Amino acid sequence: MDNQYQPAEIERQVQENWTRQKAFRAVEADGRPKYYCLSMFPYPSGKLHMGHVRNYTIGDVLTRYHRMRGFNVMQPMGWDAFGLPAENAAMANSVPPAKWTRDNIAYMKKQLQSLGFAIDWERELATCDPSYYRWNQWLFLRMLDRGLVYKTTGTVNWDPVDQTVLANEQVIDGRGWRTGAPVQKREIPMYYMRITAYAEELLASLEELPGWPERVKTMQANWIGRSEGVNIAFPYALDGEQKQLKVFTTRADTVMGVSFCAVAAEHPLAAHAAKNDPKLAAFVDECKRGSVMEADLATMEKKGMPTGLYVTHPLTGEQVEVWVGNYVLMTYGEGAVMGVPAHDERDFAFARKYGLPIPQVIAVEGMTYSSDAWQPWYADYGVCVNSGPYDGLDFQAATDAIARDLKAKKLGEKQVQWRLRDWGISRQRYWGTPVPIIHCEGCGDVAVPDDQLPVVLPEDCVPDGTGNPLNKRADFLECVCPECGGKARRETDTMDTFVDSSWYFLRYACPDSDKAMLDERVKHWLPVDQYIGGIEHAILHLLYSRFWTKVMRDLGLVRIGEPFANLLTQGMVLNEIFYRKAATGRITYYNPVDVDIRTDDKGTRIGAALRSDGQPVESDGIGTMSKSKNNGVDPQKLIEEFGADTARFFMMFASPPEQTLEWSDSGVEGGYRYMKRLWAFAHQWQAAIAGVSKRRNGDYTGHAFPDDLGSSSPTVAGLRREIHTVLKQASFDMERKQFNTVASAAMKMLNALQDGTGADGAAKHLHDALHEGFGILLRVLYPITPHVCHMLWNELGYAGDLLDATWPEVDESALRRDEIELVLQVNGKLRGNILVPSEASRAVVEGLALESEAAKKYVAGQPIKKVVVVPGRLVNIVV
RNA sequence: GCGGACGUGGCGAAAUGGUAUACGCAGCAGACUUAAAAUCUGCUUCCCGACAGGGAGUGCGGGUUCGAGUCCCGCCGUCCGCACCA
Repeated sequence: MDNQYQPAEIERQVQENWTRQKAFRAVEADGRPKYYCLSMFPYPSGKLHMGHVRNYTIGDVLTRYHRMRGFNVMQPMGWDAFGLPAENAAMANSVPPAKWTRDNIAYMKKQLQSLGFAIDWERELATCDPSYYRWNQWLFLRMLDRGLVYKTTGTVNWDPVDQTVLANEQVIDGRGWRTGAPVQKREIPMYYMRITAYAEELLASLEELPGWPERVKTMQANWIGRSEGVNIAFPYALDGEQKQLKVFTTRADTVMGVSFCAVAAEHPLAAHAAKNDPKLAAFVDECKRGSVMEADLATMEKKGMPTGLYVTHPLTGEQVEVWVGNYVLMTYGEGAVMGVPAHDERDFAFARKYGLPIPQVIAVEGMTYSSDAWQPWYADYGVCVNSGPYDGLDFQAATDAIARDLKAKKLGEKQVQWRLRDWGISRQRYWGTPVPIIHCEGCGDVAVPDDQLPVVLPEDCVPDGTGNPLNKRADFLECVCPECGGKARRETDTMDTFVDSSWYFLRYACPDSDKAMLDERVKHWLPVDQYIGGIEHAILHLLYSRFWTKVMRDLGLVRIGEPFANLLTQGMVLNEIFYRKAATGRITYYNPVDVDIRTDDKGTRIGAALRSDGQPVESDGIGTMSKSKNNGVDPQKLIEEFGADTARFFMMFASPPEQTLEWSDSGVEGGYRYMKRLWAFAHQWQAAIAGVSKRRNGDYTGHAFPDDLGSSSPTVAGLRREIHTVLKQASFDMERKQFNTVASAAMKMLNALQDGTGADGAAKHLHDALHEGFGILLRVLYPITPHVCHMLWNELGYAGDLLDATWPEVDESALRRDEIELVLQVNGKLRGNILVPSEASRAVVEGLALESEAAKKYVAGQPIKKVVVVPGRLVNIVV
């Protein structure tokens, strides 16, 4: 091999070797424990971005490391291939989404392969293949049978010019992204999955996931949003009929302080009252039209109007006026609230504004109430006052008593309320899984029989932005009703792409199963032992996947209730943002590769300028790589210039996996320098290192260094001590997935080996120590930069294939030394070092410490209160 | 507003309650070179000091401990998530 480091050539050869021997094929029948390592599959957008490189490198390091630890590892890969961008690309280039998607898959697969990931490509799947999505349809129908799928109306964004439904991201400032027309809301029939039926379990079983980050679990728990309270009915008569206004409250103890009720603009009562009141109708209309951005809602002024309707307080019998409030959400609870102004900040503001009474019903000891201004304690738990029979009761006792009394009157009871809503899966789009339903005039909505699955999506459509092209396809639309045999029309809605990604990790176990959704092999591989992906999927994707797994368990398809045992959420890849603001106010962003940084002679930054014209540019700080900020770096260029190993090394070295990673060109070059240094060292000492294994007919990889060589010279002993000390740290860091310090460890090892040869190149047994140390280095580095390690392992004559090597063992005897240096502290302050025999007892160490010069100087005759000895570390003299 | 994470050199970062700043980047000096690049060697937290040496130091204030970047309490700041949830 060349003495020059040639990554392109090395990586090509090594990858060919792996492909030839099918090195990463995962087979079930195997005595080893299994390890299923999964990275979130990519959307085939065209080419890989840095986030992918980081994600898949983390997965690959874990994959290769666990193989070294004796696991039977499966690392699959596939494509989240349905979705809107393909339709947009189709419109722009007049190419069918299917072709665009498959071309992208082919290109991105090549990119992934060039990075040398240990993927079992035989398990590859794409969600746009009928062999995959037929099982979306099949499970949809099973859920329909069990009432877990149902049909009802839902609200969508409607573009009146293009006559099409828009996804949320296609609505910009309330207007259609293509037409600029104000978006309308439309109620259309949609299919929903009853995820709320699993709310309780989805929340409770979060506790079975110790391998998940706390914050992801918190986000999921907040999203599910369980609250305990009481449902209260306020009776009223309308058009001679007895009715009830139902509200939900978590503060039933304040019910005696109700001075009004408020309903959402969409509430039936509001609509009814508005019929005879044009001003109210206008207000209701205004509320409905108002911004749908929830962040805006929170800061919006609280407004309301009375409906003129009154309801009866369920306990006092008093008449309570009903208002329409712009802050009441139709989508939570019953769309109505009771107003207790004295003990709810929002209700307080509302009551003050409209002159409603604000009676105190909760007292907190030592606090004085006044209805003039809100005080935070008003919302605290306390003791009931002015509450008739409930006076003196605390929160729990009052809630219990009130719930009991309401229940006796059949006007309320305790209830658990969820924030989670059912999952609407219908999309009025072309490029997705067809919903397997047939509409028949006589029989209504009819399920497609199993033997007619899959309902195949025609792949030659080119959307033009004006509605779903399936509506123009007679060959798709026209069909026969499975029940009556008459003419019928096929459903053209497709499924949310989150459906596709809710079970792909199960299908990897048996991607070729054509008789059933899953087969026996699922039992072997699942659950996923390690899942890796972006934090942006912390809620929806992970929640839907957990939901589907539980549904499939209840259908007898899998045994597990939770799909992902351990979750690693990788940090984002950031880069600096540079821009110029023109006099017109227009901002232009410049890619960091085109910008030069100017520094003073201490290296402190003083400015930045565009290379092409030398004029200054402003920095907008560090942000996620994005097209809009023009701060992305193309991984392809990185691989071509430095090779996959350097790309992988930098990604692992620059920061720990869960933290953000800042791009740095010079950091990449540092990684490349290390690769070159490694290569050069191996070739400089090749004869020595390889010679050892020839001479001794074996090597020391996986074995302790021969006893007679251990302490042959200070150089050798020192080198071995350093290698094994660093190895110990690297093993610890690998287990806790802190890969940046594993990369550091590899660098330290090379530094130690170089120092060893420099200090005493002729030391006895130095070659043995180099052979051992370099073998350890190659195995520590192998999960991160497998190509160069594989090549050097073979060239230097180490035994076997590095693919089958085990993680190196620490030789504790190499760490041993006769004398150790302890830190000497006086009153916790560092005052020097002392040398003590490594086997010295506590008393001996104490004695040596007290006799030392430093101790005498700083103790200076003061009485000694205590001496703390931490074996192997320090002595602290307290005076 | 609620919840979470974080705050360490010029920069990315390390430190399993025990020598803070490992490893790398940038910078400075030197070697090699006609020269540059590449490569190699050394230095590089701050302050005082010519040196020897001394002092300060992990956002700020307090606490626990023989000992705190690390644990606890209170502030300040940054980032992220959720957000009129009754």
